[in-house]
Amino acid sequence: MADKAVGPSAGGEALLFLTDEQLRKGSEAMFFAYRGFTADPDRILDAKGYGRAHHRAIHFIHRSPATTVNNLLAILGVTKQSLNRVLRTLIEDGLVESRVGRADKRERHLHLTAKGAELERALSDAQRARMRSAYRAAGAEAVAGFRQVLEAMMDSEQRAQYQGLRESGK
Amino acid sequence: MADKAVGPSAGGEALLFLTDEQLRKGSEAMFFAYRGFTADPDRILDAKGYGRAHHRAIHFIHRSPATTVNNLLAILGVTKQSLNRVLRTLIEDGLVESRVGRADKRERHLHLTAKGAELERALSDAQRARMRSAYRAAGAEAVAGFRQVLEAMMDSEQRAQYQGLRESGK
DNA sequence: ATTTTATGTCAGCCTTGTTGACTTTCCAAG
DNA sequence: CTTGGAAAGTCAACAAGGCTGACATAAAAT
Repeated sequence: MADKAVGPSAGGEALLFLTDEQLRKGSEAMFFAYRGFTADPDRILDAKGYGRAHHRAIHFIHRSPATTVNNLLAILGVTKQSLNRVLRTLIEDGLVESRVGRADKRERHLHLTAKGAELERALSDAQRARMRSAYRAAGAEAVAGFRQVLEAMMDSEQRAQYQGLRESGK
Repeated sequence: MADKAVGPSAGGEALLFLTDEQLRKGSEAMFFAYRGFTADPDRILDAKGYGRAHHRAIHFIHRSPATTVNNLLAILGVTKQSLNRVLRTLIEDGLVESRVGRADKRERHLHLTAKGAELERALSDAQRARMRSAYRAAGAEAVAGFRQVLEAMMDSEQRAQYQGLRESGK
């Protein structure tokens, strides 16, 4: 593949020949790759009776321990009712712990339990294995480009959460 | 399981330091970027009362006119019941035409009508606009890397459909 | 003539989105 | 201090779009 995506002079940014066909290929690459990307965790989740929504919650609680429900809502971009359902089952099953805030008792701070951390490990190990192998197959330069394009494809809000995440509103 | 995945020696690509943290970043990049990637078409679809499932069907019918229902099932990876529900509404609404096969009358060959092609245009224009802008922001080299990593991330079956698609079983 | 294949349909279930209504808690203005 | 609104979270109910299973039909293959 690779086709000509660049003009002959290769002056960096400029001279990007972007035919509709090439852009369509890019779209399909995203579609198929995202399927692959989620396939391994999906199998693990399915076996335990969870879905992708549970994975997302677990992932971001792991990333930002003690995060509040509201923070999580902002990251995930779903309604609180939708998140709550997922969170409830995770709490009932003893994977997530919800602690009432000290300063503000309206808030709940979320933490993974040992059992939750264990599942998180299994999921991220599986996902990382695929990503690691894709990175290795493609090489270091390709990885840098991959990240650049993905970042440019995000909405600005999402990009902020992807990059910084700390102290946004607090 | 952590840190250095590739030693500084290695051949060719080499120098890929893959920490868990970097791989986690890659996962989140996929997550956020995919959201951005689907955001624009989603708005258009929503306004017309369709969903992402309709978009996928329209996209692949456009890409491979006269494709059969079975082909589409293989590409989309859903059950026929699920696809049929979507296809039925598209046919009822006059966006897709289903023609009985000449050679094999059991088959239905799918085509976009003028109206269907129009919606396809609107959807892919929106999606391509974002992709074009991401490509331009990232540069030609980054785009090549982006495609390489995505391709490496696919399952082999999906990769085959992404690349070749023509004469697989026929 | 029989079996297999391609397609479509009905019924019902599950996950994960949605909106609406409600409670509890907190804070700030009177 | 009280009170009214904002913020956080919960419950209920609905919709989209996955899924399985059972069946029907027509056409092709054996």
